[in-house]
Amino acid sequence: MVIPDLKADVVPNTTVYIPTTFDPRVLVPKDRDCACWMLNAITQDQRRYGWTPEAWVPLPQAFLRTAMEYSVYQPILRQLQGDRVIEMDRGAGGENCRCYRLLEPHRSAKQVAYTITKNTLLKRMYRFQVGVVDALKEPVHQSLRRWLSTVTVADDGPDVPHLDELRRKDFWMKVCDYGRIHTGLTSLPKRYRHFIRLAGHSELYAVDVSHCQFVLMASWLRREGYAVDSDFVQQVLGGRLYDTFGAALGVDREKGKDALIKLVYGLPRRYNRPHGEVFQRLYPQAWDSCMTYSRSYPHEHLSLHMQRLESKVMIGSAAHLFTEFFPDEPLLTIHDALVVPRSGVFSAESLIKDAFDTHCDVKPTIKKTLWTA
DNA sequence: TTTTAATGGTTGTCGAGGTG
DNA sequence: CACCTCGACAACCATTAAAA
Repeated sequence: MVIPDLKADVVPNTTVYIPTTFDPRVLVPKDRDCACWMLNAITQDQRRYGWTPEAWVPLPQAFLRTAMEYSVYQPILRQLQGDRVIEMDRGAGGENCRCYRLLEPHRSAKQVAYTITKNTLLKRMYRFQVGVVDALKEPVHQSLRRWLSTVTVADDGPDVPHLDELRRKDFWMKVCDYGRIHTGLTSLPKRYRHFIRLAGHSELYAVDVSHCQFVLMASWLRREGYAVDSDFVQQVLGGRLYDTFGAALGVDREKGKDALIKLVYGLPRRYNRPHGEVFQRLYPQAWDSCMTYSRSYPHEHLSLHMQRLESKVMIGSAAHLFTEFFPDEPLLTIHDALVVPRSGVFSAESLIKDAFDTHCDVKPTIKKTLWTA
């Protein structure tokens, strides 16, 4: 199938959200749209990633520059700080760019839509989005971006910014350094999945690998010559590790999953000691291997390595083959899951199996669930 | 009166070079 | 590496003058 011009569906996003308490008219006309764009940029990340309104939001210069020049945004940011609309902090939360957040009363005020009309701003926003599309070199990324642009929102969907972003076809897509694909759907709160339509399909299934990263970790560690308890491998392959770990801590599966991921991601130094001891007691060899690895390669985080492996298998292999073999089948990816209509479930499952056979020496459990449930 | 051209000021773009 | 400053130039816009 010929991939249509992706640039054709790039639309500059003319709607931003600003606090009702903020009156753009305090600024000179030429700065109003830019100021509103920046206020939106601050609240957008808070909405997208579920941060609180008190959270500091990093606004790297590279990002601001996609919309306007330093000579434009700098005076505006200064004025907004002077007017006590926003405040700034260098390096909040370990970021090495400047971070901003709203000040009261704007912070707790409701958000209202504001339409950007400033031509130069719209032009730069468009150019940036086109650049993002151009940067998608891999055919699989282009296909995924194309299917993403067929996403619509059901009529009865609530009027919330997350869904509004999709309604307006403001489809952003970022391939991070680890090869994972981030979109408006990967950060969509679960409760809104129900309203998503992919190429018109409302019944979408998630075909995912249980304990994807741990499967890859176990296999990879063994291949690198580290010992891993067979118990650990069995639990991982059967998809029971989170339950077991949660039970050992006396909490439910979800909390167990959370604790386990934090534990492994924090190695070798930043982790919860009691949780570490529980893990060590359950799986002494695996614990030892993880520790040894993370100490010998302190700069190459185990977690990041696993994320790289995960995207290599799920995106580079499974999704890639899927788009190649079934170019007319809609497909979305949510990190360790392929999301497809009913007609694609079987193909997705077999391609994930193939991908694991190629990159991994164990066979994981593959789950098929209704994604929109 | 309408159209076109010239003018000058403002705003936007780009890149070299500098800082910690 | 991320951020900042500055200057040269381009693009844009409104006003005015000239021509038809």
